[in-house]
Amino acid sequence: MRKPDSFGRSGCAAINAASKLRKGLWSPEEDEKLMNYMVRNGQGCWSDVARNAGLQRCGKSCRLRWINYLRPDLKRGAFSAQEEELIIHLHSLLGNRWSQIAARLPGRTDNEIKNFWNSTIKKRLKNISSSSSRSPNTSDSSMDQPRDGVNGGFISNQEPSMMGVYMHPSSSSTWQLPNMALNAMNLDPILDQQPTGIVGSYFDVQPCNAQGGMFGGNIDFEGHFMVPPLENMNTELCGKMGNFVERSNANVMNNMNSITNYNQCNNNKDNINNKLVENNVKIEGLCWEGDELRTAMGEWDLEELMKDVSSFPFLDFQVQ
DNA sequence: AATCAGGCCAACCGCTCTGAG
DNA sequence: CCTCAGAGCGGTTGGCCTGAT
Repeated sequence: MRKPDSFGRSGCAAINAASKLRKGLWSPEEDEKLMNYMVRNGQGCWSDVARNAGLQRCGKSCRLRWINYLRPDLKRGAFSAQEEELIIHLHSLLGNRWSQIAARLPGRTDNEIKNFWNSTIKKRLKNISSSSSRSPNTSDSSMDQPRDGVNGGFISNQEPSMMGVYMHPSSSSTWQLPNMALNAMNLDPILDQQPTGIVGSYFDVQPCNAQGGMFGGNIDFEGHFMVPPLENMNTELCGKMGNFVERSNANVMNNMNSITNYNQCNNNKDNINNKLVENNVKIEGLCWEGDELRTAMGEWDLEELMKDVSSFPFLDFQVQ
């Protein structure tokens, strides 16, 4: 643990001359004052907390210290493998909404998760994606191979439910969507709710090793998805797409056994095309932008979507 | 032993949201 | 409505720690 820094993180005087408020690291004495006050009085107005606890801190600083460090229900120590998997899963659904992710990891703070993501998971996923692009998968079907040097994609080989829910943020690639996967995907959920766009997912259709990424973008009916860079995408869209991909994955897996003939895909292609026309789906260009995107995506209830998380196999506690 | 670089993480900053007046 | 203050959030920063050289 870092030693308390009585001079503040910027190295300037400990007490801000203008406001007389301390900045920087908290001393044990300050921690004790805040802890005692919170135990006695509970959470209230944070500026009152700062004042009444005899702390020369702003309320904001007190709040942060309490939430991130002093709260008694905080879990200490390294993240478990289960927590890590859950964070990845939740991030695929929610994007950088750390507070919402933290709300689903009891005892963990948004700051902690954010730091963990930025320092550890991001790096790990980067390594995974770089190693996967160096050694393409061994599917014996040429249809299954991504084209044009796919540079991203998260694949969990340990847990089937993790398949197809994450694409590395730097990814921007054209992927070939296997017709068999198109055939297997039930597009109804998205088409019914999204009259102005389409969200899809890539699946490698090896029966026991489906792989995928999540994205929103263009589709052409040669079976190619044009994948936009994830950083250009609305985080809520990411979440919703993640959920859709989850459902699509389930559909793929559910339907996989019944798919015996690749020729089915040609009929399906027409079916999807008809479905898109019926639903006035735009095919050219990015489907949603700005308000249009917000309007379209706003119709979905994110909390409803998050119910899916409760089925996450590693979740050993009740989702709130 | 000294130096350096990279990682980690606590805490700040700036913004948005919300509710009260 | 408008304004303001407080709360909350995500992004960023800067300093300590640690391992490599």
